Amino acid sequence: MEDRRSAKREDLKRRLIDAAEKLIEQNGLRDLKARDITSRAGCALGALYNAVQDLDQLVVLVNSRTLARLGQALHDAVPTRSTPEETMQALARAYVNFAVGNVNLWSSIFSLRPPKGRDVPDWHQSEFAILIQEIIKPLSEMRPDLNADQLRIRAQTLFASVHGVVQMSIYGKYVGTPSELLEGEVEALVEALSRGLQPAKTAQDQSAR
Amino acid sequence: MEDRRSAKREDLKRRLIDAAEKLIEQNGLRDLKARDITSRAGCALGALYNAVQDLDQLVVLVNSRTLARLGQALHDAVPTRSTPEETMQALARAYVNFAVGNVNLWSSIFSLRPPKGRDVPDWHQSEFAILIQEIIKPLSEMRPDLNADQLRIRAQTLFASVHGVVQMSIYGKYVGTPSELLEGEVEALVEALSRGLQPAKTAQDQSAR
DNA sequence: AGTATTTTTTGAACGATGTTCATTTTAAGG
DNA sequence: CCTTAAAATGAACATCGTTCAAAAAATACT
Repeated sequence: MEDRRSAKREDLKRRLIDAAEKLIEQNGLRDLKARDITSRAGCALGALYNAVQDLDQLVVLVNSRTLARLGQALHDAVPTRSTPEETMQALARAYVNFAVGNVNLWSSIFSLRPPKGRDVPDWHQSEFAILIQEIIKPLSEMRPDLNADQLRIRAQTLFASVHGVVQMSIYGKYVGTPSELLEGEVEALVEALSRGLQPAKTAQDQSAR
Repeated sequence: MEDRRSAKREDLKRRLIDAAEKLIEQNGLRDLKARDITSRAGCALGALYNAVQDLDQLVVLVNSRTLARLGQALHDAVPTRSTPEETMQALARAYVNFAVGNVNLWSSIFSLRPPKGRDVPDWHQSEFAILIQEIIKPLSEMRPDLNADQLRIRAQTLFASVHGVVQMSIYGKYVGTPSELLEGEVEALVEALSRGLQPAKTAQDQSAR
């Protein structure tokens, strides 16, 4: 009868994550309030701080969920048999679709600024590897000259470039691609990258020496 | 003797912007407090709300300054005579250097999330055009087939991709390029983009139809 | 079953923060 | 010098995240 307590404890935690997730999805991370969460989860204000360390950690738990969903979407997008370029294009398309379809939750993943002293927990940081996991295989086919470390770094760079275009487009009409052109611009970006990434005989890759 | 008042008024406003700029530079946007600003500017708390509408607008004024400095740095980075690729590389290098050398102020430019109803003023939004201004000329030499609108859009995409890599690298060890490799990765990215961007006879650009 | 002990839940209270506003102080005009 | 308008002030307010002593609930023990 001891697990009765821990069951209730985990149930409350789940309800809090559910509530926070729903509220972020609806109103964005910026307007997330502790009182709204506990109200929706059906518990007292203080209960939040029994279940989790603080609001930031609760957001981390929500982001962890979103990251898992995003990872699944990327994994599912990989075609069974196709050229590296086609795989890259499919991954980029899936990323754009997920971001557009989950703006607030997706944005929350990258909006977490831990206060001064503290830091995002290691277990969560390592979850971000899922974002580049699927890129490595097609990239290694395009660049058989790179070793594992170089491939990981280059994959991070490729992801970040696509991510930057999506982010600029979605939030901020600043210098962002108009949303109706986003898909096409990302496609053009990935195509240019794919073409330019192929090792040429005349120009060797300078950064991968 | 009427301009005596408006002179004092503008002097206070300048002191407030100076103070906010310094504080953002030192501690980042997240830890910017109204009381710290007025204390440093040498005025009462309420004076801030006489000089500017609210804290957000003060941050906009700081960001406007930073954007101007960044624009100047980009402008100065353009070589007098060189290939389009070299110009692109020079611009990307300048962007990386500015971001690394002004992390908090640079980050503040892109961290402004206006609360629910309100929006970033138009005059400030248009200032962001300075980020892609210098890219258009070299890009037009690489892609003479694109018209003005297409060039602007494509330049935005190119900027956003480099920006994404820099952002991921600087803040968040998530999936970011290690800082010591940042310059090299951006160089590789721009090189790949430059090579891939050149119109080929076999594959026409699909998004610029 | 009844009692003691431990754990959980609660919500009032606290400190920090952005913003407002009645009051005071300063400057301009006649 | 006096009147009047503008600006500066900082106490007060509302809204946050977070804490904590007290109450309630669950578990363990005899």
